[in-house]
Amino acid sequence: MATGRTHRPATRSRGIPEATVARLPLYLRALTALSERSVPTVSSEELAAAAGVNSAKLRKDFSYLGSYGTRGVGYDVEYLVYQISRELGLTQDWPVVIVGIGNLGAALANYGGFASRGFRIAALIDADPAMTGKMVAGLPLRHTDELESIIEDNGVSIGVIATPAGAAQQVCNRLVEAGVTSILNFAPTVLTVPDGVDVRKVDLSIELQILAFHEQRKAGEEADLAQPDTDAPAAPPAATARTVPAEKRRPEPGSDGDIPAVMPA
Amino acid sequence: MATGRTHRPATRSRGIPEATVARLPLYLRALTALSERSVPTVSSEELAAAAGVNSAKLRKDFSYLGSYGTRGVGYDVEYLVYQISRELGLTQDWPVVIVGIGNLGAALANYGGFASRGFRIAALIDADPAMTGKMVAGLPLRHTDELESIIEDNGVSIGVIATPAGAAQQVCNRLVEAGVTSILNFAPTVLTVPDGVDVRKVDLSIELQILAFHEQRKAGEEADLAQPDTDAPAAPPAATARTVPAEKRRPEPGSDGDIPAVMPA
DNA sequence: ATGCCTTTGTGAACGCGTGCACAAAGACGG
DNA sequence: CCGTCTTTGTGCACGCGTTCACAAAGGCAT
Repeated sequence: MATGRTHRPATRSRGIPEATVARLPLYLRALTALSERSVPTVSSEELAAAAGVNSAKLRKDFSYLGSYGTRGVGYDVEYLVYQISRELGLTQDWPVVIVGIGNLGAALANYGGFASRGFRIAALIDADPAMTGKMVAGLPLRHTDELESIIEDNGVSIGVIATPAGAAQQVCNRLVEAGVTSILNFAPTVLTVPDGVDVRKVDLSIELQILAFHEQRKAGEEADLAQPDTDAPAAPPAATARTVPAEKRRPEPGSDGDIPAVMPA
Repeated sequence: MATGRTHRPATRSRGIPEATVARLPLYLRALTALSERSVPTVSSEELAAAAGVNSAKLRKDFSYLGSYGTRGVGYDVEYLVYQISRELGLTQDWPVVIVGIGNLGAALANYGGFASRGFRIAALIDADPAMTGKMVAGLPLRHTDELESIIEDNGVSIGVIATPAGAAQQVCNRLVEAGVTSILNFAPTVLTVPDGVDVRKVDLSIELQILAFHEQRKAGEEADLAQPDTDAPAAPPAATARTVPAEKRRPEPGSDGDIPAVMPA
């Protein structure tokens, strides 16, 4: 899960729980697929299977939007597509700027999933003057100097940050100052924003680290079958064993193998 | 939040809550930054601020790992970096394959955040024969035919899927069949996997849709100040008003504007 | 050695999210 | 018009996660 809202303790906006909102796009995608196959109606069971969730959860989610189903029949696909789209605000056009057109930024610019859902790339912005004017995904790169004017001229309220970590907060500040109130952050940094601004982050390396944890656990469980509690290989911090704070237990290369790959980010 | 574990109801693996695991990489990053600045110790308050979380939450998170702090002083940075790295399994090398080297796959291959944390790209795999052998990020593209042998030869247990949605499930099946037990999915599809396999998904368009929801809500709240309940513009499904299921309430272009951008994905 | 001051570690309460299980609602056939 | 059968919508209970608040622990100065 590369997600995680910043600020606001999962306030249910207008009665719709945050967790439900996060699933609506999932339902929408499944419904859209059904719509293309001209399927007229779906049961909660079918749709839940397609979206990979529990059917009771799905029904409860929809109940927050209203009573859009028909008992004994199911949900009208087209109608539901429209309702969810409207609820998510996809019936209107959202101009978006992408700041930082490196490998990732360029990939985002070329990503079809954005344009196809009512999101329109208003501009691609990069700080490198040498790149200015270059075409990416059919759009000319604009220089960071123009950031404020681009945002104001196009009424942009959503910004995507794909810069290196070091530049992210500065870019963020400028975006917010210029009027952006929603930010999708791909830079591996914690962004600080004023109240009223939503930040969602997508962190590729964090996702892998979480997978690594579970992967290690799986491997560990197998090992435990033969030798339980091989868990404290070289650092059992028995309260009494570490009274020297400055020299505590250093990584101590050995036993567990090599030193962790500690590097920037 | 481009996140979302599939399967398993947030089981706390080995006593460490899933939510805590998801934050450990965040702490690790903050600690690494401190380590580079040669800061010897941090208080939970400082570190929490750097990681963007509540300090009580951070302390509780660390308490699951053990008692690694010193009261009145704080946490030893180096020591904690090591402990978290070990807990996350970053003290070992994880070979990873990336399948689907389009814009996004190439960006991932070039992303430094992977290699720097103990993740080594074992191979880049693409289905297009014309691409085979081409160099990306210093590695030669391999053809999908080699997928199984690559995984077995390198002992790969983590796979990254960056293919189009249509190919994702097939690729997933082959990965799992070949021995991969953790998958990071960038394709906009729900993957079905057997028990014991972890899937995390990163979905760029879903993140934007969630932001759009909140953005719309913000705009709506302002409007409500002048005219409350401008909420049911064209579809108040009063149970009695819609008895014809097949013809229910069509998007009905008008009133709300245009038809939602319903498209593939 | 003693006392003060800082900071950790955690017990307990609260709230959100999930899933079960069922009653109500409606379609459909006779 | 009535009975049956399907599927929704939801009341309820449970469990995870978050947060508060505080006692215990240790450093440090005197």
